[in-house]
Amino acid sequence: MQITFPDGAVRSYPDGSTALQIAQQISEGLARNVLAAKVNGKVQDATLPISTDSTLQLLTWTDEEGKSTMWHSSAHLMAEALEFYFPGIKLAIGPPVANGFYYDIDFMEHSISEKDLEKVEQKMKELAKAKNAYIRQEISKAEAIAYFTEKNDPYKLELLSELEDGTITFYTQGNFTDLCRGPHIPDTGHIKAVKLTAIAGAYWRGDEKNKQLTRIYGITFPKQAELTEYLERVEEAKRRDHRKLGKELELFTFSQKVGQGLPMWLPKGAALRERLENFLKKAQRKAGYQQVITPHIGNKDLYVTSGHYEKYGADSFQPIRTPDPNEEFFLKPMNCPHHCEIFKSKPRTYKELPARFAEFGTVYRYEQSGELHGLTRVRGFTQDDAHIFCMQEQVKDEFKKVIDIVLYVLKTLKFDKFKAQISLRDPDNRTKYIGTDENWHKAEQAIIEAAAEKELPTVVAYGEAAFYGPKLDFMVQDALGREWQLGTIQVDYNLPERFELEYIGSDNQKHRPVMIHRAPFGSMERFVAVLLEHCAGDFPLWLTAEQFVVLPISEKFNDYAQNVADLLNNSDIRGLVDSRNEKIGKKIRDAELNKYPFMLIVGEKEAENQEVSVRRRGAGDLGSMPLEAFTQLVTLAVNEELNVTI
RNA sequence: GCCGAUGUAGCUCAGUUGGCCAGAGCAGCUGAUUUGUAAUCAGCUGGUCGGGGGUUCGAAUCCCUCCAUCGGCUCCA
Repeated sequence: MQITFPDGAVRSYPDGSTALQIAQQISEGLARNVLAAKVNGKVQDATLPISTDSTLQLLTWTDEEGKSTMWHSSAHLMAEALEFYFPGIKLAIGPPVANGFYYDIDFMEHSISEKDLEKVEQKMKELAKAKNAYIRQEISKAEAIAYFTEKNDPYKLELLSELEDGTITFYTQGNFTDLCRGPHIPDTGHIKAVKLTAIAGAYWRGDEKNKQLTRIYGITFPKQAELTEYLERVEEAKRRDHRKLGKELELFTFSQKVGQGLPMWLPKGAALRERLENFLKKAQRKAGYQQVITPHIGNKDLYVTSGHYEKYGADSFQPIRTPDPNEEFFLKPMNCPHHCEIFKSKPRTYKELPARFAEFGTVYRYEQSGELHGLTRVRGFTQDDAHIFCMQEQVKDEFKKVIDIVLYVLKTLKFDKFKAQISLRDPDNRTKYIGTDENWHKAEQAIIEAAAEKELPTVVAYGEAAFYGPKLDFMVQDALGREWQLGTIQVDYNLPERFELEYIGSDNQKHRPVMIHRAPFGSMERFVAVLLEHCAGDFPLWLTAEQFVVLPISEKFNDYAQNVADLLNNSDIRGLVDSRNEKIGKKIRDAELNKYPFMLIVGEKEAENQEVSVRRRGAGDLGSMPLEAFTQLVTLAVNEELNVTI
C-alpha cells in the first residue's frame, strides 16, 4: 500500500502495517514519541493496522490531537487508579479538555476530597510505569451490556443504549476496561508527569435535574519539566487576575454589607471607566448616535410587554412595592424596553431612521450566587448599550457599521485574539424563544450576511441566542484562558412588535422598524476585568490613571516638582507628585510597582535648568529634557495609540 | 442553586496531638535622615482569628449553622 506523508512524500509499506511500525522504520526516536495517527484525516490508534493507500500524519505531543489523545488515555488511567482506591464507584464520562482531562464519577458511598488526590496521582504514576498497552476490542452490543450489567454501572449502560450494534469498542489497559470509541496512546508509559488539579460537581449529562457526579480534573505530560512549566504558567495567570490587580491598583472593591456581586468603583477605577466611556462616546457621536438617559427602575407593565416578566420575573430581583398595593416596579435588567418607549415618545418618520439611542445604562440581574465572579459576572453592571431603530432595508448596513465600532474598540485596546460567534436558536428547542419563525429567520440571515460581507471569521453556536433574537458575540479570553463575551450585536424583530413601534414610511403608511441591540464593550465591568488581565494592569497611556509621577530627589525640590505637575496637568497630562520623605530609589521602586508609565525625577540640576529627568517604566532612564519635550513625547504616544484603522 | 475548598492586621502569610496577654514582613503613623534612577534607620499604632451557636477548666485550633470568597457544574435577558 502507498502511504502519503504530510510533506507530500509517498512510500510503500506492506498492507496491514500500523502507524507505529511505519514510524519505527523512519526512526526509533519518532516511534517513541508517536501518540496517535491521523489516517486519511481521521485520528485513530497508532497501533491500528492500515490496509489501504492512505495519507498518514504521525501525531506526537506537539500536535493538538496528540495531546488530547494522551489526555483521553490519562482519564482512563485515572479511572483505573480511582477504582483501586474506591472499588465499586460508577464511571460516567471522561474526555480530554483544553487543558487536560476529567472524569465524571459517582462515588456512591465513598467520598473523596483534595487530600486524596495525591495518592491517586502516585498510583497513576505507578500504573504508567508499567507501560500497559491500551488494547482496543470491538464488541457486540449484547456483550457490552452484559459487561456493564455485571459491573453494575448505570451510566455506561445508558450510554450503550444509545449506541448502534457493530460500532462499539472497549479499551483495556492494565486492570481497567472502559466503553470508549478511542483513540488512545499505545501504552501508559508515555505519561510521565501527573497533576490532578480540582474536584468539582457536575451533573450527569449536564442537566441539573440529573444526579450530580464528582468531576475530577487533571493534566498529564510526557516530561516532568513540562508539568513544572505548566504550573508556572498557572501562577503567572494568577498574577494577572483582575481581582488581584483591581485591588492592588485600587480600581474597585466589594463589600459584604452592600451585597454579593455589587462592585463599587474606587476613584481610580471610576476615572478609568470614565475615560473608556468618553472614548466610546466620541466614536458613537461620529457614527450618529444620540445619548439618552433612563431610570433604573421600570413599571411591571413595561416588562410584561417586553416579555421579560414572564421569562425571568420569578428568578430575578423581586418587585419594588409602593404604598399603592397595585403598583410594582422592577430594577431594570436591560435598557431596551425603556429605549422602545423613547422611540414611541413621538410619531416617527422614515426620515429620522436609523434612530440610534445610546446610554451607559446600569442594569441589575439576580445571577446565581455560585456564578458570581470578580467583575466578570456581577449582579449590577453598566452596559454601553444602544438601540438602533431602522427600516428593514437598513438592517444589514447598520449591522455592518456596528461591527466596525466593535472592531475599532477591540483594536484600539489591542485585543487581537478574539472570536466572533454567531449565536443562533437551538433548532431542537424552540420553546425557549419568543417570536415568529419568520422573524427569527430574517434576523438570523441578516447577521450571517452582514458578518460574511465584513469578512469576519465567525463560528456558529446553536442554542446561544438570546430569547428574543440571534446575536453576534465577540469573545475574549481571560488570563486562565476562560472565554468571556464582551461585545454583542443583536437583531430583534420581536420587541418592536411587542411594543407596537411604528414609523411613517415614504408611502405615508405605517411600518414596523427593526431594532438592533448592541454593546461594543458588553459591560463596563466585564470589559475592564478582561482588559486588566489582557494588559496585566499596564494600561495604554491614554487610558491609565496617572500618566506620570514626579519624584523629587529630596524635600527641597517638592515645590519645583509640584510646579511641573501643575503645568503638565494644565496641558491635560495626568499625574502627581510623590512628595514623601523617601530616598529616590524607594520612590522609583514604588512608582514601577504602581505602574506609572513615566517617572519625572527632579533635583538640583533639573530645577536649575527647568527640565525633568524622564524615566519610562520598564525601559529605564531616557535622560533629561525640557517640559515641552516631555509633553510632546506623551502627546505623540497617545495619538499613536488612538490612531487605529480597522 | 449544586459539588469541593478557603476565610488570622489594609496587603501577603506564620500559628492544630486545644493551653502563657495571637506573631512576622509590607503598608500606615511619629521621629531622625535631605537623599540622583527598583526597598535609609528607629519607635509606634493596628486583629470581636468571617458572623452566630455549641463542646471544654480552657477554642484561631474540635462540632453545628449562617455569610463571603475561590475552582468547577448548571445558568447567563
